[in-house]
Amino acid sequence: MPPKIENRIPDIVIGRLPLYLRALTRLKQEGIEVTSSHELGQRLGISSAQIRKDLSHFGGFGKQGTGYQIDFLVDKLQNVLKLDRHWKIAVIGAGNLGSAISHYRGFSDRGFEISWLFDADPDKVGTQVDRFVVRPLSELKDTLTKNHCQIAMVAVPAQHAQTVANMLVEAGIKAILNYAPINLTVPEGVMVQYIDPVVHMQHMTYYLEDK
Amino acid sequence: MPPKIENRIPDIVIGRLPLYLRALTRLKQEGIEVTSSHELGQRLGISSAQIRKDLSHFGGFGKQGTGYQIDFLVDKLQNVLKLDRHWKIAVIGAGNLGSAISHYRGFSDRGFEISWLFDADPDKVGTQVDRFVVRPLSELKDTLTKNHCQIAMVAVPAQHAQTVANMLVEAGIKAILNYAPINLTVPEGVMVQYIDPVVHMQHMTYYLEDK
DNA sequence: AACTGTGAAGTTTTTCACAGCC
DNA sequence: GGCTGTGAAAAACTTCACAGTT
Repeated sequence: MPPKIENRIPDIVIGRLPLYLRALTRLKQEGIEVTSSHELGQRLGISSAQIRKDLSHFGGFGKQGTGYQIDFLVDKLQNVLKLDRHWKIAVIGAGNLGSAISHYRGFSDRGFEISWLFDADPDKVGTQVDRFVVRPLSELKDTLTKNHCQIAMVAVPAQHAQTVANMLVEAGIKAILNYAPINLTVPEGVMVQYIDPVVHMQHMTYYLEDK
Repeated sequence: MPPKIENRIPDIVIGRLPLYLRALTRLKQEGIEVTSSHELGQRLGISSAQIRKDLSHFGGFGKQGTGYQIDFLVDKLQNVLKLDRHWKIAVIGAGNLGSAISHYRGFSDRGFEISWLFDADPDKVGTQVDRFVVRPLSELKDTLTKNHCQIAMVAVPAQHAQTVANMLVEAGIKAILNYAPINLTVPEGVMVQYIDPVVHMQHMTYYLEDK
């Protein structure tokens, strides 16, 4: 996960920032304007000390005696995570999952814009899914390179995921969110994150009663 | 995450076991019958020492000089994670996401069986989604308690997720996989895991070129 | 009085390195 | 020769606790 060896800020810290951002946005929706490391920690199940230390990596965002101005902190975190822009995303796979992703409206206010939907199946190519016309994989490389797209979501069956990943790497993609339940091999400099609901559930069953 | 304070085996170790299982299953599909901590680590991007140490918590599953018999190791890991049975799962929310989950065929061979689909919308209740008839939330508690269901997936909009979680707790659910981009508050003894694609992407943008 | 930011201490996690076995 | 299992060492991460600010 941490692409740089000489990385000043631990990757585990970076990984928590989106959670802080999500909780802060929620607090704001509730009409709260100022919060504290304690309140935020309570919501997230994280210690207040950890939140303060994490944030301190990026400068003093809080005020002693007061806490953190939510608007200000949100803005700073968005800057740190490079969310002060819209990242265009390509989705590969127009099946049930790819369709659900295409319909979802929760990306745009968090820094992302689903921009293209690709599928290998000729029967799907050309059809409309939400606001997208499904494109063939033959157009993948041209489309993504021309538009400097760096992020893709892989929503194809496991047996095709590595092939698709190879095409994405070829097309200059630097970040892949892989929904297929399989580990991808990619060159240095390309990041992969995984979403596999079964992994989460198998983690939890360890702690469940036998019943 | 770790429900027990006095927990012999670190939760972070438990969290990796499903990944080992997934990679092992894949190796088996490729016709490989024996593997080593080195080979497995290579596939997963994890050090061989870590894999050996993780597995050693549960006993000696390998053979010196040889490695690990995949069938045997898979069986052992399934025992540890209590996957030597089928866990019934309730899905709450029959929108795009809930539907995609209902259609997905990848649960049953990994220990789970989607068994019920619930939704609050009267227009959706009674309709067919894949092999399920959508049920009303009023039937939630009875259905789940009667069937000793311990696991649920929350696939409802963020603003309803906490309400649904409360109902699930009330119905005796012990493990929740939450797809809504919001932190849930649950009593001691109930686990929650989160799936939020945006969190993964925001994590990765930190490392992307500004472009 | 309340809260941040931070060195220092404490804890957890990972890696090393090697004895022992196949 | 190749590989596991494991104490010991190293590294990473979290918490403590308090000086300093509002």
